[in-house]
Amino acid sequence: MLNHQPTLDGVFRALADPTRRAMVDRLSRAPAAVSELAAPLSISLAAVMQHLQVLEQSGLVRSEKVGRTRTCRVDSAALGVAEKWIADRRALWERRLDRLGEVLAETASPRPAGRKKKKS
Amino acid sequence: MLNHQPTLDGVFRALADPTRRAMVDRLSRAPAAVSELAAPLSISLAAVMQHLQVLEQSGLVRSEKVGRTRTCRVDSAALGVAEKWIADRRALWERRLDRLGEVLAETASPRPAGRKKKKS
DNA sequence: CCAACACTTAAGTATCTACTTGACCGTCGC
DNA sequence: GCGACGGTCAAGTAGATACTTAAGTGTTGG
Repeated sequence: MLNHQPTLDGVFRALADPTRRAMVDRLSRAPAAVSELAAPLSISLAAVMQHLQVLEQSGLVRSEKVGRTRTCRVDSAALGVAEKWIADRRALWERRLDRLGEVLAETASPRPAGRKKKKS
Repeated sequence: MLNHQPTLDGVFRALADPTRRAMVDRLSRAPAAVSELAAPLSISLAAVMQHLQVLEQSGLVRSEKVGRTRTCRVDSAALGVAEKWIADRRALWERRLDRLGEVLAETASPRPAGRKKKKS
């Protein structure tokens, strides 16, 4: 269970479940004990623990036990890993659309049309 | 198969698989046919089709068939939905840390200790 | 001390997932 | 026309997932 470095596989899989997203949402507002996390969810405490384990292994959540209560908090670094992957692919795609736009604007100019929207 | 409005569940689940991420990555560089998508992957074409279906239902990818080839492209809107959810939770968490920082800075002042790193 | 509390572990189960193979269908090029 | 191409459909399977219940373990308050 010392497997806390975030991987894309782990983070996305963890976020794919609505219960786990609810838990992350709750924890992104403030740290909470396991039973606090479980309170609004209509599943057994054991099930919440299993979700928590998934979240911890993905690196999205860290927790520590003091006395008999375990306090959980989000680790935003893992969120960042997922966010970055998405942003990168999106940038790639949109950059490509831009280039495509340029090419279209050029190939349209053999006969320079009147309505050309050029910025530079 | 007309179920193309992106949901968090669908998008995150789709991105949780490395094969599907590879497909999205490939498509974020340029549109491609199904067999082009399949070429670098060591799985059957039928399996690629099944992944493609998941990607389409999640809204991450659109495709259209012309003649006998189906051309696939990314729809960045779905990526945006996932990106936004993550960014929102992260903002929530970091905003909270800021507030916490302020409070700590304040409650630390009753007895101004020697080694205090104060900026303002 | 002891009962309530806050988990923790183990085992079992129904459903889902990521594949496979093999048959099939429409389209393109010669 | 007909064979190869590009894709589609259907069925089956091994392993993962999201739970459940039931029986623990260690902690705390009275």
